[in-house]
Amino acid sequence: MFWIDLLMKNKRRSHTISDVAKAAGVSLAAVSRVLSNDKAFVVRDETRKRITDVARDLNYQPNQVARGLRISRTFSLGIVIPELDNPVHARIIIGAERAAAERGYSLLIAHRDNGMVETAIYERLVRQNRVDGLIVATLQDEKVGVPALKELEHPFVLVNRKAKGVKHYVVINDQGGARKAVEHLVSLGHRRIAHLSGAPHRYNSKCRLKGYKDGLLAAGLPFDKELVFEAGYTQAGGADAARQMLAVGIKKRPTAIFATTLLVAAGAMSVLRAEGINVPDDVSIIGFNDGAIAEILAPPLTTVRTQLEAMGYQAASSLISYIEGNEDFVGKTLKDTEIVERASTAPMSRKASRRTFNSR
Amino acid sequence: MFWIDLLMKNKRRSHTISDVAKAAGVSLAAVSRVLSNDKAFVVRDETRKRITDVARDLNYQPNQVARGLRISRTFSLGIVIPELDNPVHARIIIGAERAAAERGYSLLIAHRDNGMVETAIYERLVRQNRVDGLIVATLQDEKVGVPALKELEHPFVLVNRKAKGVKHYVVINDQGGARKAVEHLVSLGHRRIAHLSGAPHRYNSKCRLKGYKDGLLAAGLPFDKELVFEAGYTQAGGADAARQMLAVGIKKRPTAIFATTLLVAAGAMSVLRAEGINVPDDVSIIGFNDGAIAEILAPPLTTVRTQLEAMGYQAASSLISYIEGNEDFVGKTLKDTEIVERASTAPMSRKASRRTFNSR
DNA sequence: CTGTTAGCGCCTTCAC
DNA sequence: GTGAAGGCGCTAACAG
Repeated sequence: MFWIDLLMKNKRRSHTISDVAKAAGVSLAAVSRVLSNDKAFVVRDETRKRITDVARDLNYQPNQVARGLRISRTFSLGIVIPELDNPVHARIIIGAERAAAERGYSLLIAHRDNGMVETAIYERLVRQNRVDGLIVATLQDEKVGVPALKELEHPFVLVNRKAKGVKHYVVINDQGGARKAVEHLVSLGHRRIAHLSGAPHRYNSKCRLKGYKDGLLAAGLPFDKELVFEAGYTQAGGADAARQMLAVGIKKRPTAIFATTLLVAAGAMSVLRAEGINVPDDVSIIGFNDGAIAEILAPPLTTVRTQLEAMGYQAASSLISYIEGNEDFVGKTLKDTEIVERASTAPMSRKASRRTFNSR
Repeated sequence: MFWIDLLMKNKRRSHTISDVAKAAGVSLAAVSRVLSNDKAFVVRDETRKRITDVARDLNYQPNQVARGLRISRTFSLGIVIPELDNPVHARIIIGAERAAAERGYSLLIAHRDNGMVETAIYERLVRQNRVDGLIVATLQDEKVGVPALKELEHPFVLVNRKAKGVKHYVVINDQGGARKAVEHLVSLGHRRIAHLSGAPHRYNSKCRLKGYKDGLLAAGLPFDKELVFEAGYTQAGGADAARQMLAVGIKKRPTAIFATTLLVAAGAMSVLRAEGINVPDDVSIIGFNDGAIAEILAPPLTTVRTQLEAMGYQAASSLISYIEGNEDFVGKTLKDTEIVERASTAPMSRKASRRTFNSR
């Protein structure tokens, strides 16, 4: 018990495993085994308790770097993200961070931006032994990115997208959510429903477009490609798309809009307002992926809430399970979607219908 | 040159320093010295070139874990953040990540939330040797947090706040920016200017309140504490504060508002709109810290743009310099602020003035 | 059951 | 200029 006092004196310094061993009067191997919960190691309960007590008293924390060198693990995950200031990605990160923290992992964040090639980021993280696995929320070019990822021979999981030949992914229910959005508009009596879509080749956009068609089909409404306007993902894109929509002629003007993104919805709403078209009296609008800005808009935007945070959580969690050998590569779709009704959608009234055809 | 071919064959595997040494036909010590730029090490240029060439060809990346164990460094920084989905913090992270990446560091993100005590996060990160330093963007309780940080005896920097006894911080110019906001309103002819403030004890709020007073003083306007309404930082808080403001009686109603946050401004605007008060015809409003939501609001919000991203960049950058022994602990204030004029502010017209006193 | 020991990959004296 | 060797803290194989 001499050591314990001596060491406690400088509780502040980091202690090594051998400090603990000395203080507990056992070999350092015993400490290592007890603390890392080696099942095959049998000790008297008393010894075990002494070791854990001493470790706690000294505030011993294993040096993860040394541990990592020995067992070739870092207990950290890398997450590669585009546009960090996009709330969608922020929510994914929040979920991933929570899962990582719960399981003793750290989350290392890498932002794809100016200059640095995406594959170079993967490579750096993995080759420098900084991470045990990669959460990839950005995949600029599937043809380049997927082979690059596979070549690293390290676990990775795609989040918010799928790619050919990649079994390990986590996505939300883009298609089902989009369908639900349309169904909601239909249930309000709308029959001419426009879609402001994302980039046509992107995974999420394609799914949401499919869901849009599903919703129309289920309601017995025809799909009219002239009611689909490519908006991308930005506010400016939404505004442009809305202008195009208004240009098609009053006869064909829709009474409701399903926007692929909150920002797109926001852009569209600003154009509608400028044109004197009232939301929701003249046109209802619903956005995809709920978020704070939905509440800020005027009127507050009805949205489809999806499991963004859960997606990040699942991605990190199943990646860790895979790393630890407890799970196979497997794709997951988080099914739940939910309409969050706010003030931007309303029943298609007589008045709305009349206005749509006569006003302006 | 036999080795080089052999090794190149499996470019995919990670190579060690001795692979490079063999391939280049030199000792591994030579490789280490050349690659880590040891000034005291003199080699023929030819040898140096051969080493660097081989390293590049083999795509050699030093194992940071092994390196870290040897030199007690991880080449990564931890950033502790509250509310990751707040765009202000997102911008800080973006800047920090960029600085870290530029200097070969990784950024490890830790989110303070449910349950986990803030100081426990610091402790875990540092004691496990996961980070060389900490960027602290959250400090719930200065009295607890600062001693805890100091006890770790590890470099850290406070970002977006100061605290007593902490010399190393990076902040934006809250006070100057707030003053500029008021000056802008004054220049438009406003003389009754309300302030929707943050929590009274928080660093940023205090500074902005001071700046508000500075602005009034400079314009020769009296400070009237009845024109300051505590709104916190949320939309709901902004809405409540606006309602309070409207309740003070028409005679005293301000013609302009300086809101401490974009969300607060948004909340206030929604209440004003609901009450039939037009922005900016009846009341001008300006927010603090520019961001995407400013453009989304109706009307788009005039703001004070501050150096959020630069703040994150500076914090990471100077922390790294300190870690590497090149700089002292030093506080920095990023002075630049800039009015971003949008549609929520307008000259106080006769009409506005009359309305303020008569309408409703 | 417990202790001793050999590295994980790297950097850094210290002889040569 | 070079190369051999020790050791950072830890784990796992191997002895006892």
